[in-house]
Amino acid sequence: MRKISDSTVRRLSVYLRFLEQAKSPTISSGELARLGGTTSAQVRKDLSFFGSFGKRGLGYAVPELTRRIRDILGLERGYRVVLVGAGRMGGALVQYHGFRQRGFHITAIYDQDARKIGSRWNGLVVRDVKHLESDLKKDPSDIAIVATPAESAQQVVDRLVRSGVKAILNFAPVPLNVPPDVEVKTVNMALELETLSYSLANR
Amino acid sequence: MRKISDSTVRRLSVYLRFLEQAKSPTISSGELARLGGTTSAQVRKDLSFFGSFGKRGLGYAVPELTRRIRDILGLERGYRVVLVGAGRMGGALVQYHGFRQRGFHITAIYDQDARKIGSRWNGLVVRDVKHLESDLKKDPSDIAIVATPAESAQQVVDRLVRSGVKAILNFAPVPLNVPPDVEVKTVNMALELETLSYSLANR
DNA sequence: TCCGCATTGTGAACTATTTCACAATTGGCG
DNA sequence: CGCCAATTGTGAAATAGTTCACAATGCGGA
Ligand SMILES: NC(=O)c1ccc[n+]([C@@H]2O[C@H](COP(=O)([O-])OP(=O)(O)OC[C@H]3O[C@@H](n4cnc5c(N)ncnc54)[C@H](O)[C@@H]3O)[C@@H](O)[C@H]2O)c1
Ligand SMILES: NC(=O)c1ccc[n+]([C@@H]2O[C@H](COP(=O)([O-])OP(=O)(O)OC[C@H]3O[C@@H](n4cnc5c(N)ncnc54)[C@H](O)[C@@H]3O)[C@@H](O)[C@H]2O)c1
Repeated sequence: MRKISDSTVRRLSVYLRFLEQAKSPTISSGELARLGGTTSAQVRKDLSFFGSFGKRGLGYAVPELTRRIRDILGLERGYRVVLVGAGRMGGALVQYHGFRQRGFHITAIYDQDARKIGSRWNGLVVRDVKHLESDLKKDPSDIAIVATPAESAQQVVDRLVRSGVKAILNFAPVPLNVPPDVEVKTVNMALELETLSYSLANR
Repeated sequence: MRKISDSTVRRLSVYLRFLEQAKSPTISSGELARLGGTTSAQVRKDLSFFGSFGKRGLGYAVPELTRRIRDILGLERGYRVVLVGAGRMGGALVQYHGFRQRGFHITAIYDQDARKIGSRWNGLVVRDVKHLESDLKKDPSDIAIVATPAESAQQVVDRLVRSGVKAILNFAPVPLNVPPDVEVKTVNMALELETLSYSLANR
């Protein structure tokens, strides 16, 4: 498959959100663009990398385009997701319905702290992180969320990678080293605030 | 000032993190690149937009470069930050020390829910969001964090903008409309998971 | 059936970002 | 003091991403 830019994939995800909320049976690239904060040419170009899904003069059939984008993004299958780090961020994430709605199911939670192990979180019992490898051997997951302190993040990631996890959403504010067949996205909120600071400082 | 790309600003923020942890008195572009996951040419180009801070043959003096980048990013001043939405995400954010460490001080928390108003969070009393405008008139803030449900996010943002807030970190998974002099960064975690899904589906 | 309008799909042009490559320095050492 | 090794700063080249512009439809109505 031709190399698709990250920005295109992110926009597809944005379009998908609006398609799922659309009430009319068809939608034009212009309308999707307006909703998603881009241009109609961009919408059409993004889609054109994957095929031609529209009808000239009419636009796109909402149900079909929705299905196509879900398919492109690999959302038709569901994902089992394990969470490591049952702290404040982990707690917010576990209760967040937005993930489940989109097919990402948190199926296990791990922590190191004896006070947390055994407690019940949103129907799941927090397990000792020492069982991470053996649990993943029995019930593999493709995706893991890392919400441990920065100091332990790399070590946790190494264990996840050894256990066959192929994609990691990382909340610790450190870049992580992984082999090339593993994908990592780091959400770094302090960094986002710093870009806001930059824009305040330079106007 | 010449237009600087978002990716350059984000990398500066990453370099800054490593500079703050560096133990040697000087550092080369190659070393910063290795730590930050980029190339030495990229590091030098990023810095060159703002001046020339290094010594040929030697590298960069850590304390000076640290100061320069903090200055470029506008981090030398501190920021007052208001948080709207005292839910699970808001709770995690209020307790997060990473923001304060970098000069972002949450100074007020607002919610709509009578059960939350008046409760004490990390030393701050949650206030009724109806006081938002009057409070901001007395004590202006440049930055706000929005952690309300998606449905109320735009409405909250409109009120923040009218009260003079110039930068917003948004956790609701919706694009927000703001005037051109206001900067918004949206952190969309479900979207990050979807890009991971895409990479799993296409290998 | 045929016309006119709306809108797609897509090369080509343009703009932005990254990488290359090398002259210019700096400091250390013989 | 002069040479060597290291490393910066930066134009120029290469790559990547966005916007333009228009021919190619498809549909609804006369
Ligand atoms: N709280 C926030 O709003 C926020 C914001 C941005 C980033 N973060 C980042 O997210 C991460 C988690 O933050 P938090 O506020 O939830 O911290 P926290 O201290 O509340 O939670 C971290 C949890 O990880 C557990 N842990 C530590 N080492 C572990 C290991 N090796 N294996 C398994 N579990 C382990 C701890 O026992 C704790 O329960 C941190 O890296 C933080 O920098 C948090
Ligand atoms: N919890 C997570 O892990 C998570 C992850 C990703 C995104 N988000 C997003 O972050 C936002 C907050 O999520 P949450 O899980 O904390 O939700 P939550 O329901 O726990 O909290 C939302 C809070 O906002 C308050 N609120 C509602 N309308 C308001 C208004 N007009 N003014 C002031 N306060 C108002 C509610 O009373 C509630 O306390 C949502 O948009 C959600 O999609 C959350």
